[in-house]
Amino acid sequence: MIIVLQDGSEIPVFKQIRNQIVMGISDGRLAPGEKLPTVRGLAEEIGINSMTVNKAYQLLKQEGYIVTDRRNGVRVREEIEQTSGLTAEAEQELARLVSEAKIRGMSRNDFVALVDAYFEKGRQGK
Amino acid sequence: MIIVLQDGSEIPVFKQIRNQIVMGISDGRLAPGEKLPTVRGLAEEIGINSMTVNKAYQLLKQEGYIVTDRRNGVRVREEIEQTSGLTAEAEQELARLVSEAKIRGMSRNDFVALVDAYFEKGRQGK
Amino acid sequence: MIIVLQDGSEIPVFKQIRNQIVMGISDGRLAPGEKLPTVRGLAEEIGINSMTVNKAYQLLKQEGYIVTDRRNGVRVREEIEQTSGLTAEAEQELARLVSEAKIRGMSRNDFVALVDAYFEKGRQGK
Amino acid sequence: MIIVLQDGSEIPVFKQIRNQIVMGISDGRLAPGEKLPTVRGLAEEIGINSMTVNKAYQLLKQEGYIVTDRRNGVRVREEIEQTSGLTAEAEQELARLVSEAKIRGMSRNDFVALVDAYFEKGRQGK
DNA sequence: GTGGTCTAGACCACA
DNA sequence: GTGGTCTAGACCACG
Repeated sequence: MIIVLQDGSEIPVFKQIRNQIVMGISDGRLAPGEKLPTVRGLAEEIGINSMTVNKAYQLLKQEGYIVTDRRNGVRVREEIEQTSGLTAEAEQELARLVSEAKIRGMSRNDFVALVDAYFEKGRQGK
Repeated sequence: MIIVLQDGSEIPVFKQIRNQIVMGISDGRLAPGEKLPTVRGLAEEIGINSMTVNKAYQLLKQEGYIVTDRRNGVRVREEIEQTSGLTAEAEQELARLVSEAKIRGMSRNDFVALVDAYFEKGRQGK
Repeated sequence: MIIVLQDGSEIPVFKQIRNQIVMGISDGRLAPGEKLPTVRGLAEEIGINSMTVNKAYQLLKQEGYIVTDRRNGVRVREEIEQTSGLTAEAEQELARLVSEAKIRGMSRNDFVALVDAYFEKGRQGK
Repeated sequence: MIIVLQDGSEIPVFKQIRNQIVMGISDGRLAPGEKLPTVRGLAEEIGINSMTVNKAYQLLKQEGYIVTDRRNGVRVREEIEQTSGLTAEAEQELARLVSEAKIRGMSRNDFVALVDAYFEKGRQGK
């Protein structure tokens, strides 16, 4: 999986990495148990400080998305906890996004269509 | 409308204010043309510096949500531009939220139910 | 001639008035010697403080565009000084506008076409 | 590139900085991708507060002329969006400038000559 | 060391 | 009295 950093983004680099890995897991580009690049390897690959990659991995580990293997490798967690709900933070963000959609005249259906598109992403067959 | 700041939040104060006002406009707690508190008034009310409130108002003004006027103070804009779509930024955020929902085992229907709940907010009867 | 104020404009009201009168003179909607509304009259007409209209008239007078008549009326000056050039300030503004045009990829010809359009404005026949 | 502030100018300092940088980019004194002075560095250099420089940079960033990055500092954007037209605001200003030129007896050709002079600025040879 | 945020307090133009 | 600008100085997250 390739990680692409946006140049002048507001989002800090370590969080961009975290987000892309989360999205990779979510849409199946990263399978459960799959090995992730080493900290140093990924850092070199995208041309950033390895401390930054480390920070992203720490965050992902703390969130329960990856595990550090005893053989010194990093892997996608096999059984990610199924909470069946968003974090309080994520719910707040969603509320804000819906507000911005409404205020700009976007319909509920258009919004849901967007959600569906993202939900379908990475799903094969149907 | 009361603005409530979260203490240890990552989100800068000026952006919290901006977000809450956007949500207030979206769900009808702030009507088009309605007068907002003065820069200094709001600053005192929520116990922060007036420059910070000013920054929030500048942002809202630049985004087209409010108008500032030396005669009338600050008001919600009468005709907010209807773009009928989210910003590219907002779409990215939504994609991320959907990813996080999926990864945690949240169903499409539960997610849409949440969206609907936020969409209905502030709507009365009709 | 009707003066229309923009609601949330950056430009102060007195300067908006001044600008519109200058443009009115320039494109012939206001003839040399033509009587302008009284300060109080104009103030009432556009619903603002008469001090503000007074300020606009003072500015126009000082710039040599209007004269205050002895019979207490305000008139467009008969012989506006023909300097055949812009003020240093105006030149600076033009330089900035050209810069902004260039930076956004606007061609010299498109810019000049715009200039011509404004130059033709109010001209009758040819 | 040196930034020169006018002392008693009506134009706020942060906007003067913004204008000069835009003009610098436009006439090639600032190349795409070129590093701009740091916020604090520029502030010290021209003897103003760093918040003011920050404000100018924020404005330029929001307008899409520069990118700010904690790694790289501040740089001129590589690919400035080509809209091939002026903003509505800028068009209004141009209309006003043309009016002022006409009212002072400046010919269309003299005005266009001025425009051409500014358009040529920074162009070498070809 | 960089940009970003925030404060406390001041001054100004505008209306 | 309003928003807008600016200062001097502080702290923070990021890299």
